[in-house]
Amino acid sequence: MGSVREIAKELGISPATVSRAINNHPAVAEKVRQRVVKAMNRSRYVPAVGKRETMNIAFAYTGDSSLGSPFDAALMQGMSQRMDQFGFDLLILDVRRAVLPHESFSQMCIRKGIRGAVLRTTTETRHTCEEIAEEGFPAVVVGDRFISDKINFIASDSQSTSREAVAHLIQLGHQRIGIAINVVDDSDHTDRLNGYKEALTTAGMPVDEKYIYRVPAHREGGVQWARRLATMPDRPTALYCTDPMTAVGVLSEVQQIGWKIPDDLSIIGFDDSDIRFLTYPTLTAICQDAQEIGREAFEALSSLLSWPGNGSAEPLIQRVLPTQLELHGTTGAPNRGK
Amino acid sequence: MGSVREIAKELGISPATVSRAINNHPAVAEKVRQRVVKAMNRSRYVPAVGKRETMNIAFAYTGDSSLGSPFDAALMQGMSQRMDQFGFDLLILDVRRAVLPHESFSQMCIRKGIRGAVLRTTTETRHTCEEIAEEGFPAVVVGDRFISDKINFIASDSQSTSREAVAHLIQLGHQRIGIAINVVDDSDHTDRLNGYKEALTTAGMPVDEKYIYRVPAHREGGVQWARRLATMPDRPTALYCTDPMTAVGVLSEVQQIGWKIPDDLSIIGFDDSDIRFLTYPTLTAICQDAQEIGREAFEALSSLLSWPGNGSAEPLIQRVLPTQLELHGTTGAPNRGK
DNA sequence: CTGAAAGCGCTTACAG
DNA sequence: CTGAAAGCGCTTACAG
Repeated sequence: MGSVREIAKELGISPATVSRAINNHPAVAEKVRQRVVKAMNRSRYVPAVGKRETMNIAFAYTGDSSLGSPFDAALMQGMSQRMDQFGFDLLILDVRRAVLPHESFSQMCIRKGIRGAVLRTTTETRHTCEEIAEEGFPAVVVGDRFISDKINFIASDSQSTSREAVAHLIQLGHQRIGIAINVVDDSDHTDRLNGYKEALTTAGMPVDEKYIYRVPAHREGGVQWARRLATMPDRPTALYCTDPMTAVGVLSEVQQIGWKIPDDLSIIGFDDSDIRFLTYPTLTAICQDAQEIGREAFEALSSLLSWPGNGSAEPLIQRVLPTQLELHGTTGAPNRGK
Repeated sequence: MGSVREIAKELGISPATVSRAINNHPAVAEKVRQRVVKAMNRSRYVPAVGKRETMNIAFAYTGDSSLGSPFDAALMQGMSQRMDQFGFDLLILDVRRAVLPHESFSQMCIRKGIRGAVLRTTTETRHTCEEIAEEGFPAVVVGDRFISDKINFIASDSQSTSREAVAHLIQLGHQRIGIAINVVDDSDHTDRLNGYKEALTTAGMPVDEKYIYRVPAHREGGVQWARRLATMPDRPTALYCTDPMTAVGVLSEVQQIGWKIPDDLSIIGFDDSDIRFLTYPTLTAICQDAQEIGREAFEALSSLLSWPGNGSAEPLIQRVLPTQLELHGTTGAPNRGK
């Protein structure tokens, strides 16, 4: 990797001129500037010191990455809309890989020129967020909630809407209502299960464990589960799938078997993006605005970063956004003829 | 923004100790290290000089960002798999916003600590890639092709598979086969149209402009177009939609109208990810492995970066990956009764 | 428009 | 484990 001195020697000019050319100082001959830039790229120049300008916000996975999921894609889209506005860049980071042995999260961020972080959690790595908050690095968790007066987060409330959704199924006349929740617990899935239970209890209906299904949160999980559903005695006439991919997997597979939707099974899904419109019938779903979470997270971070660093207490930002129940084509009255 | 000197004065210790604490030098008392890290975060410390370690690869949009699209999400997922392996981080970048007035692409990258770039193009910004290649900054274009001996790219060949797909429709007995291509031309969509024309010509069938439809490449575009389709005289019995979202929009909307698929219309779509499995019937589609493009792009970049910077000619990396026709439920023989 | 020299902020042997 | 001082690579008035 070349240095300013080496490039200068190679081109027979002074280090000062090389520096000026790289930094686009106006007082450099255009021809010289071009020669320097080419030499710089040829030698894979990386400035070893000097005021490098980094305005990076990390989008950091504290645990396993879910990059590429509809939720994460929408989050990033939302964030990038606001970043463009404020002049930050977005750096995708795997925290466990990025942090050196014995290094703390803040030290890693400073080393990489990161000014603030949007954190993604898993059940196993929630404690990482507490450590980061303890160190005082500007950070906002998205899609998870904490009982803490130090951790900033933007999440959405799916409990009340889950209750509303299941109440809607009850109102349609369903007596046997199932719920498919992820095999891994997190605060969101717990909320959704609680909403389901509340709706049943409010309606004076029993909460039967045999209608609570643990299904892996991906399409194939829904497909596999749908095959089992067909053989179940007293099978539910309506199902609340708390994950978008599970919902779509179930929907396509039961249609494959030959069931009419919603006559043979009502399905309420969950949607982070526009997946509910891709199916036929379009999917009745609880909708979470992941782009908005991303935008809010960035605005929270932005206000943290502009906070005067004079020791005055920082604001605590904890927002819980509403979700919406959207009625589409996969819900209806139960098929009495069955 | 604090400096090492300021933090030192605040804590009543020497700048040397502050520096050592921030850089995690072993010979610092744990208690001192913690106090320094907290003070560093409180004052929003950003090192103004010093060997900051950046190993950033930019995922750079030369034109309008399509971040969040299935193709881009899959690309990023593919890249991130390889990056983890090599220890790079991924920086999302909007080139037009990031480059300062009079600054070149390489200068911007050096300023931001970027070591290499994966470039996304639009029809209007193909020339940007030529300028970047001219400057010699390590870069690989994804999802677009160039006739050039300087530009590295990883793309996929959709022409021969498009021909195969349309030939399949002909073999099923379709006489009136339409194609929906994006309203904006790019090398991919041109390839797909050419494949369509080749298949017709090979079969001795005329290429009729009235069956070539310009449809915006999003779901709503497909929906709108499907509504018009219903009123067309001599409407096609089969349709090749060259964009995933268009295909899904058409499919769900014609089902809404009450058509049976594939009896009333055969549809071949295009897929970058797993969208073909989300519909019912599952979508017959030409499949492009966007994750693989991402992985290949990163490996190309990695080999460019490890090239000895001694002036020996760099390798030119131009890979065209194959696409596959996957037969699913949306294609069949035309409905003779119609 | 360019170079020689002073300066910048951080890092690092050296001494304790 | 810490500090005073020399050193690093880059940048920048200053002089031409």
